[in-house]
Amino acid sequence: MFGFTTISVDSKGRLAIPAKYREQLLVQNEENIVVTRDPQYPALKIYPGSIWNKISMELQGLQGLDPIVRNLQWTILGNASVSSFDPNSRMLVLLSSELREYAEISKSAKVSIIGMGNKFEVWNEKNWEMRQTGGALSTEILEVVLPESLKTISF
Amino acid sequence: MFGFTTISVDSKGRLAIPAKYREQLLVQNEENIVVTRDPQYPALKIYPGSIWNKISMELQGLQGLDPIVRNLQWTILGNASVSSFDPNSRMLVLLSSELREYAEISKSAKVSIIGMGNKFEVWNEKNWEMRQTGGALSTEILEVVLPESLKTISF
DNA sequence: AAATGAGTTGATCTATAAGCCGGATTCTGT
DNA sequence: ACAGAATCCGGCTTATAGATCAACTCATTT
Repeated sequence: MFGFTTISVDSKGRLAIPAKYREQLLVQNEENIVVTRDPQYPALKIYPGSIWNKISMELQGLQGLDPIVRNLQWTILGNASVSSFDPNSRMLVLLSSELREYAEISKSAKVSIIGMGNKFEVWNEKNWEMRQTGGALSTEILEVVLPESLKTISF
Repeated sequence: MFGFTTISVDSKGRLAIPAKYREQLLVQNEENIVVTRDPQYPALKIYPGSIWNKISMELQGLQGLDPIVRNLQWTILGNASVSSFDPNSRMLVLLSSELREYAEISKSAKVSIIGMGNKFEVWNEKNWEMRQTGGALSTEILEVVLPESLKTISF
């Protein structure tokens, strides 16, 4: 699950996972994926099911009165949605309007999919280019100072 | 039990648990849920039965002289009410007027339901939006400094 | 150049949220 | 204790969002 592709979101906000990524999911016996927000950047994250289980369990285990922890739980857990292979062994992800807003992805937009090994990131194509060239992103980047309890979790 | 939806409370103050959450409850063999107050924010919390049992047992087990502990016991235990699947395998939650007051949810209001994995949060839609965008909530947020005895409980 | 596979788009169908209504039960005030 | 009012609870209907299915176009390969 490495590499980089640019595909387009359709007029209904659907994102089709490219074949080369689907194949790798199959090889790893992953039956579904989870889309959620990146906690820092205007981007989306896609985790294979097993990875997501690990991360979400760790997040849920943290005691929830610390405002920083709750913020992470809200953004990561609260925005997650699961998708599976359809009968044609394709994989369509319906991006909610909230997710699209966060990541600045309008309907019919072009997005970059970045394979990070055990996860993907989905960026608005322009934002990704700017990030690569060091330009400023239009969205304010959240200041996230991780408490010790979170240092062991790799999102 | 991830992701978030916005649904509406009916004219009688009832909240219908959306299908995608109900399915998860069924998968986990949860027969009922418990609604109560969030101790910090103007919001409600919904726990699956087994999770609630665990939390309420832990809370009850704490010694009751610490004012913070007693406050948590009052707000969380004292406001709890149970709901189950109805004969049509739907799930309607009747929100008491007290709960609705705390969470600023009027009858026929729109609310956001945030799935946090092992629990839900229910917010007045506007308050949730404001929280997301960093705006000020109309209700004073409680200052909660957790004593050591509570560090292990994740509400 | 044909054929195969993949990305994209459009159309259809189903499940469900939400509104409405009527009856039952509880509460309240006299 | 009774009557009236308010609250609670289930069934039914309808508009809609989401899932499924099908088809088209483009690209790559042989």
